[in-house]
Amino acid sequence: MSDVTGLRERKKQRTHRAISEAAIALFLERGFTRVSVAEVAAAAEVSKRTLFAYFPTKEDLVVHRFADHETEAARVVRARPAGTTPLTALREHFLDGLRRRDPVTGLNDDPGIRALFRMILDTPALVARVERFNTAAQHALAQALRETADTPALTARLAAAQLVAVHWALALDNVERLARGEAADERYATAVSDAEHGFALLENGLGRLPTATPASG
Amino acid sequence: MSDVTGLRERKKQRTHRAISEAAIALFLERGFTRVSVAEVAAAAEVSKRTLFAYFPTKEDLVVHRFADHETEAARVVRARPAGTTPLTALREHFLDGLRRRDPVTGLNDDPGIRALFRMILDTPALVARVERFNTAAQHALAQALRETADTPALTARLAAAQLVAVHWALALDNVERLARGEAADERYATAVSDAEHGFALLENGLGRLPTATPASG
DNA sequence: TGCATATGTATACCCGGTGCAAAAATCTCC
DNA sequence: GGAGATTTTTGCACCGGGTATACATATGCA
Repeated sequence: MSDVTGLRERKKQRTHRAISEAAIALFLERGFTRVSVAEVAAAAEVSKRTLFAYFPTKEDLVVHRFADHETEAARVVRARPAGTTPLTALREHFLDGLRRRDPVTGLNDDPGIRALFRMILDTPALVARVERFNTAAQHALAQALRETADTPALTARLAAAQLVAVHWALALDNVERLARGEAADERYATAVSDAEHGFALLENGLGRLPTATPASG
Repeated sequence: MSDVTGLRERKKQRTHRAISEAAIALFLERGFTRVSVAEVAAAAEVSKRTLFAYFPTKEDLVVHRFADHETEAARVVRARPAGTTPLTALREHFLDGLRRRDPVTGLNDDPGIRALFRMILDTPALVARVERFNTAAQHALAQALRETADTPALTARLAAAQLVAVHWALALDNVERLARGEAADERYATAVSDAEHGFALLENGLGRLPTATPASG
């Protein structure tokens, strides 16, 4: 990973960090939309053109931190112990994430993380970008299901869509509550039972949900 | 709806159509990204400023046609007959859409529709825009579930996320196959069984899926 | 040390989208 | 069928994200 390669490589890493940190600091201070990339470039002491050599879009200045999560679900499914279903592996992984207060679960109230989450939620362009990550995660997960569970193509696709949708809904719910000021430790117990509820829904289906009847015909 | 109001209103409708049609024609001919909004405005014989008075963004020139579908799932759930579950209502609605070759199911090979679908799939910005519609549909559906089926907030949210995800995956699958040249009538039977499979998965859960075991530990 | 190559920069540009103020069209009421 | 209020359209200048080009600088390597 972080091989101590040549000077060139080290400088690139430093520039990457410098740009990213300048960007986050400015965005948190004044809001994503109210800071131009030119300002970020100036703050990081590089040219605008160089900035775009490191980050393809303005949004990526923020969300590149989540890039790893794009393949996380697929990796969890691939690495699951023999005899474990993909669903179980993903549930346990999510529950473990809650325990570890992994930001990907939304249950992290570190001031920096919380501010970042709030900013993302408040910025449609960033939400859209995160949702594109989800789409990518969905594809990777579908492939993992096909390859490690012999799931037929369509089933894999449908299952992946459901899994990613539920995962995201659960995380978003946590993020929103913490954004309103709740503490992570305070929220933890509910977050766990919510997650268990979500995964139970995935496992057992919506069929056995008690269903009221609409007012009239 | 289309009240025959004053001249002003009629002119507005005509301008709206003129812009939209000029846009679609140009986009289909040369590709979405290779046509500027200035060109669309010129073709529709309005100023760029006026174009943006009718359509908030360039993408909306294309996807405004699907705007109704944003609330479709919610409406179906609200209008379901007494004694019918939301899931059943949505499944029947989707199957009916397949029968009617409703574009929203992806199963429509009218040349214009097919070309439009292909263009959307090939244009990331348009795909992203459609996915934003899905998010909106999800919120509307969750609300309908809460209000007409007494579903608790979190459950409604999770169920809506799953339902919209499966709906979209099914439609996308049809669109992709038709884009590759398959005829709608030829695809119909499979589309129906795929849809039934998808909704069965939603109803019964992923739990009873036969699951192979990964290669090793 | 010197050359090939990889990075960075300045400048000018394209395009989507907006603010503003003036001009044109439509409506209303007499 | 006008006069004046109101709505719509327009032209223009502008902002910000992103790119092309052509040149300058730094690094790697022999």
